[in-house]
Amino acid sequence: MLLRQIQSVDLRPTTTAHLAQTMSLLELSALELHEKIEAELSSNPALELIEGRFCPTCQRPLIDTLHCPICSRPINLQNEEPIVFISPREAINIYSSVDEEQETSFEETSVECEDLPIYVLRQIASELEEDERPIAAHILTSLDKDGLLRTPLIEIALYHHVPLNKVENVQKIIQYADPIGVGSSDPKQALLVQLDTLSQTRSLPPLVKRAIEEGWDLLLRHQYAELAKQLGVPATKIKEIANFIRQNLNPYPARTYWGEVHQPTLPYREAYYNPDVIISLLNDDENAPLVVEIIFPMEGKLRVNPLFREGLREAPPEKLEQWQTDLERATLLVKCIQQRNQAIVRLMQILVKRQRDFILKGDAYLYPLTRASLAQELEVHESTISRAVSGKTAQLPSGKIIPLSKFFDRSLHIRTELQAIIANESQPFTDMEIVEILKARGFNVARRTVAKYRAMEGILPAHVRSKIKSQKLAAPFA
DNA sequence: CTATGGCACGGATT
DNA sequence: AATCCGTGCCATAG
Repeated sequence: MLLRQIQSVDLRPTTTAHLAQTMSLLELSALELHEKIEAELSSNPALELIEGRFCPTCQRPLIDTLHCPICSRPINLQNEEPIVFISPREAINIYSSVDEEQETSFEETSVECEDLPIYVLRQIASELEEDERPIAAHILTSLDKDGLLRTPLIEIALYHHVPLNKVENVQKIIQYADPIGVGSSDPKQALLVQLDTLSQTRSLPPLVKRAIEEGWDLLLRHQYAELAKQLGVPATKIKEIANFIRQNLNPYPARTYWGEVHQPTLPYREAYYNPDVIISLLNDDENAPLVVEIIFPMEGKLRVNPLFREGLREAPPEKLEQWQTDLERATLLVKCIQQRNQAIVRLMQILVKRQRDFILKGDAYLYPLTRASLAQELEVHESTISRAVSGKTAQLPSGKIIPLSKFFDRSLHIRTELQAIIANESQPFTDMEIVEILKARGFNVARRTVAKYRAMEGILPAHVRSKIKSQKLAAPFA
């Protein structure tokens, strides 16, 4: 609805207050916006949230249907998270056609998007006994798209005719691999594993563990007061704990952009499993348009309460002023949110068009873009783009969630090329040699830069690599 | 003597 | 105005 209204609303900023608020809203992620709206909702009677779910296309209320009766577009209701808010009319337009300039600069270097099971298996392969491998494979292929194992362990044990604790062992090994907590049986377990690894590198606030173990259900429902009573601590403490969990742990291991091994224990931000934008492939067809869905953090419609507007006429004189400012605030907020969303829509339109290959095929195809160039194209100020990009994340069709800023990475394509070179080397290349290889492939970078990229990717220097290699060859005797 | 990492500078980006 | 990034120079480890 918001976006439909947008078309009829005059979007030009009218006041400086308007302008300022639009700017500040623009940098908020969906989650932060959620908080903002909630705060406003509870303090401003002129603002109203109509509960319920609405078809993103035609805006009619949806009752228990998974498909909108009018447009028959499937609605994703499978989890309890804030419903997807989009305007498909816009969204369908936000696509990138396959054609445009077909300038495939480098030949079939098809660096495939590695999938999660393989990625994990690689890490743990060496830790597994021969007979554990099929079990690991079984677990990894049964993961859901959040990286959790919904199949009961006992089932797997029976299937392979092994004792339950054997399966448990394998699960444990998997859980400590890169998207830490992957392969857990539920979010709670995943959190505990992450907590455990985190505790090895730094101290944790007290009670976190107990809070998760004993009060997970309460935490889920944000019933902090209840949990506080149960653990016998003040509610503020519980809030702190909840915050800590939000910022450092991730109940859905696979939703993070796994594959960045640099710092496996880096803090998760909540945004990394709650994207602001979801990009998916219409009908799963290779050549189909990409659909972009902009997440609106609340379920329902946000609007200025029409009754309040009417009631204003009969307002008691002493309240009149207050009510008027309330109304103004509410109108302003709604307007600004519309603008925010509209700005993001415009940004994504261009972004998806430019980075289609990257979105579908992976890191190697990232086209180096600058915020400045996009700003020029969209005819907005550079800072507008910066704000729109900062702190937000997008979910790709592959399921990975990445920060929007990755779309503007200047060197990612070279770094993936570098990874490929080193992965395929028969004998370790020195940085200087890599410079030559890259130059031959059309990337002109200095030797010093290669060294930096190597460090970024966590690849060791050539002489160390050769040492490791010879050790590995000698390993069978050890 | 060669391959790398550290520091710092300047230009680009935000 | 502040920050990030690529690069050159130099020290150091091997």
